[in-house]
Amino acid sequence: MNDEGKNEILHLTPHASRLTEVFHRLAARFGPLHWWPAQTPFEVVVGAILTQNTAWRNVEYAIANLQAAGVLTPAALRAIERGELESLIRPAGFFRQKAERLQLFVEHLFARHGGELATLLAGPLDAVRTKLLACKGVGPETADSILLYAGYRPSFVIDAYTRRLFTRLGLLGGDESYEAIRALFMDNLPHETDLFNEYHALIVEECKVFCRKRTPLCAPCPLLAVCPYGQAAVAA
DNA sequence: GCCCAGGTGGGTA
DNA sequence: TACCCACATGGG
Repeated sequence: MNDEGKNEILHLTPHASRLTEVFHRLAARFGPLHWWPAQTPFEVVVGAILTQNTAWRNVEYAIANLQAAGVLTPAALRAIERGELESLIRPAGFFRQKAERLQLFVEHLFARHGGELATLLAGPLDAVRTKLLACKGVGPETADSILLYAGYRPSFVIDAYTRRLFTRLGLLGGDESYEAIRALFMDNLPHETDLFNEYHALIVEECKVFCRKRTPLCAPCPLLAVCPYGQAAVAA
């Protein structure tokens, strides 16, 4: 091994070991979580768009409406009237925007991929990610959620929970870009779909239970031993 | 009443 | 590039 290689490993190892330790602590407490909560890959896509800046509970109401109306397929979602779709997804909020985004997505699916999600999601990861990002209404988090949970591709998902948790843990400053945070995980963890799937789900669970935006319950948190924020909060 | 929730796109300086 | 804002409902 040359010196450059050694330096790279020395540089990466502290991040890699901390990310791995956090994963194991969360997995020991909460796992396995078996995400994403959906029946089909297409339902993952719908959920990923509906949950944009929205509590998952409200997405569940909307998904249930779509299920009851029998429109949780690309063809049915393409055929339904815009106003009808808006009514069905109203509980998820931003319903006009999201109705447009859902129908733009399925239009793209039929125009370029024969209406087959699996066709869209096949091919090199970066190329598929670029195609997803080209869809209006699909930003980086939505694209990575679709890749990981609908396509079973190892693309790490960054969300508000990830940013909050790893900022408190001291691994982030809090103002890094989406791509920079994603790179922290992608560059320091093995690219395994099952690992990325479970890790993101564990981050969400940890933040729902302990790492709240306000009044975090630090004392029983499984990350207390590795969290400077939590130790300070408990000491105070 | 008020804050918050698993973002994204468009406009402005 | 870096902010600022609209988008909207339901729960604590």
